[in-house]
Amino acid sequence: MSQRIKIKALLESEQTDIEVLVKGWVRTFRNNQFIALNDGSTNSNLQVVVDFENTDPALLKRITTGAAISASGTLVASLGKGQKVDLKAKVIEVLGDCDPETYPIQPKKHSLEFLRENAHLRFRTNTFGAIFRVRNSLAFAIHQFFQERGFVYLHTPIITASDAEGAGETFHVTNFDLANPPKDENGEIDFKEDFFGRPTNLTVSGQLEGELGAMALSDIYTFGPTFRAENSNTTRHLAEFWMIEPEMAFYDLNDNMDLAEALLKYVIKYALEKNVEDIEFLTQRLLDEEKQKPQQARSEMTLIEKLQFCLNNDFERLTYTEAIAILKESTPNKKKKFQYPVEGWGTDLQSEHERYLVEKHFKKPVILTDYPKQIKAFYMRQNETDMNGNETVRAMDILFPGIGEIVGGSQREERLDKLEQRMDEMGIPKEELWWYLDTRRFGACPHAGFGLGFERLVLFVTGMGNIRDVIPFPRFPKNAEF
RNA sequence: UCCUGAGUAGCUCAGCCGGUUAGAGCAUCUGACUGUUAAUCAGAGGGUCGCUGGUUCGAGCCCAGCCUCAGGAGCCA
Repeated sequence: MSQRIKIKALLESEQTDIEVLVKGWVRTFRNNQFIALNDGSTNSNLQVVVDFENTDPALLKRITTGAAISASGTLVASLGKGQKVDLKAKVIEVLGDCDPETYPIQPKKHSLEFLRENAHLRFRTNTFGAIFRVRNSLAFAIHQFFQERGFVYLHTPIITASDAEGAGETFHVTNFDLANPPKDENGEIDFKEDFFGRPTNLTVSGQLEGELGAMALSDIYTFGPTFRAENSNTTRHLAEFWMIEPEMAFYDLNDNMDLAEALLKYVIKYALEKNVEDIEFLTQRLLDEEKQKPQQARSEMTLIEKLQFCLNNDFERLTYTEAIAILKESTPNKKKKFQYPVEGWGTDLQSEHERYLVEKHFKKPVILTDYPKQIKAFYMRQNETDMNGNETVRAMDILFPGIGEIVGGSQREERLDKLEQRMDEMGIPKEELWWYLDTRRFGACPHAGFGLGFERLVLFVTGMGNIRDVIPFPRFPKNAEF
């Protein structure tokens, strides 16, 4: 009985009349008698019943919302309706007091905005407990998926000298005294004097290094933080986010799409099975939230139904060119409802267009392929010019309802001459990427890969609306408090 | 970065056409009750009205600038 048992295990055991010891944090203390105790192992609380008539009133006063306590006693069938079992406490000890006057988390509904400002304490709410348990499961499932398939988990560098695809502002990494950096004869900052002897930044993607690994290990994946210094203020962007980037030798674009779709289904299924209670709770949370909205704005499916739908249906695959044709003929386009009317071939799709395709037209995840080459990165494999003279690349984006782009990938350009030509056209410095080009010089082969935004996945599976609520300590413009 | 909206008690909000002592619910505290489930009932405390400046006899309310937050857009994952 001296061994502490987690509440999840206790509630699952369905045993009664056993002596147990539990430890956790008080959610509410009702009637001077009933403690709702949570230890984070599950969404459910354990009801601890206090014999208040035989308990020191000074101790009762210290049982407040947020206090850490240990309780031991007998697990018995509950007399109440809300739960199957109670812990009839014999001994209660307050391990850490919690002053209710100053403790920010009150036993009442809080807005997500308020909890975001109290990110250090929001783990103690049902919603965030559920979110971070689901996040954990998804992370584990991703590793399991790749490990089962013989992929090598490759750690690509956090500090790099390149900014991968010229995509996005980078965070600079320097050891200089910013008030007084060394200057060269031209008055420019002299990075030769800096720690790495050159300008460096936090990585925006591990892809290029990932390709190097794939050119020997065959199948690799990365799973780590990436950084973008974009001044993005949206519900879908973070300055620091986690990305999964598999890279596979001898894969073409179809293999790539198959893998991405299998991965997404695998990890969603895993979370659905592993986090039943959490996802049920989040489903209910979403239903309650949507009750505030007008009928029209409510979703047709509940969260669980949405996730199951995603598992049971093939993602719709079509080319950019086909998508443009659908959009051109779409009702909103003809009625001029789009803010950006769809006219010609060659421009990038706006979020309203992606949303139309995913949420209105196909009503399921969509994989768009073969984008115009001028709107995509230099390393994507070039297609033959088609009969209309359109130049495309072997790119694919997976679009999810409510999220937009969750995966972006491509078959890579393995032909050195084509790659160099494209780099010249786009002004990518070949000298700096000599090591990348070496893979095309020595034993090049067809290969492909993609990037999956981890927080966007968590967003989808939890049904949350803001990406800042699915990462423990979000980094975004003007905020790095915790 | 752009557009729109917001910032008033610990939290969520109300506050009329600029007018005298700024309100409610929840939370908290005190008491009652004691098998409760967001417990209930009674009472109490709690405010630099985001910041700076301006207009006015008088500003929570009007004006300007700034800060922060939310939603949307762009960029993207």
